[in-house]
Amino acid sequence: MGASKSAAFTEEQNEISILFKALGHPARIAIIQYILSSKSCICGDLVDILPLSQATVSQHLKELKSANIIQGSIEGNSICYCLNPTTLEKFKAIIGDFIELNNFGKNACC
Amino acid sequence: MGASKSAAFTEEQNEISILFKALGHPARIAIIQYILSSKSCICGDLVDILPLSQATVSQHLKELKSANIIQGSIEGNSICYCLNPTTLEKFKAIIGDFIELNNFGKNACC
DNA sequence: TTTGAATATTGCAATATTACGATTTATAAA
DNA sequence: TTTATAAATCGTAATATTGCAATATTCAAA
Repeated sequence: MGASKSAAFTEEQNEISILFKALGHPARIAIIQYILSSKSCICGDLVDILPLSQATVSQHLKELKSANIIQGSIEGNSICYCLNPTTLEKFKAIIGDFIELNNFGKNACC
Repeated sequence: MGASKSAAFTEEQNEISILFKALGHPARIAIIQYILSSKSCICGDLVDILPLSQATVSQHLKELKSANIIQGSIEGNSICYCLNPTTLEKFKAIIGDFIELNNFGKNACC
């Protein structure tokens, strides 16, 4: 008891929630915002920017990577991170299903 | 140690992550999907549909409510839930900032 | 090869989440 | 008022997350 009963939900429900969960921390939002604002890969200036230790930043990057939201490649002495376009397309499609297609607002009745 | 350092991040970063975090569980995705599919309010058939106990479902509803993603009103003997259009507009705007405006894909360089 | 810089991993403590049975609260109907 | 039904809350146990110091790894350059 205590563990999430993921086996009891659909594959889609699990996939979606994994994406959202990975974005469910302010540090990880800050990382994504920084990647977006830099318009290119970032090479670990993150530790200087975030109010967290190097170990903790690395852990957050790992979580974003394991959700396939970012990807990294070795760039000389450091590592270059950027967004994973495939995952972002999927994310966009999910949001579409959630919000656009289901004309929300008509659901608001209470 | 262990607590999320939310005070160290911007208001926006915290707000966004709270929304994502609330959606970061398959049961809560299932709830949102069900509300969307019913095209109207739902009156707690959720316990029959989800593979979780009544207490657990109620807890997930509470989390969605405290993130202002859903709202509930008393409807006779039961409670009627629907999406909160204000929060969904905000969510849509966030996604816009994240994905549309920042023409992702051009960021993919590694 | 050794040294230095950048990241990752390990180990641990604090806190948060998940789940459920039992109980409580609130309303509808008898 | 009593009874039944729906939903929330409480208490508790299991598990997951967060954060960091210390250590390990990895690669470039000396």
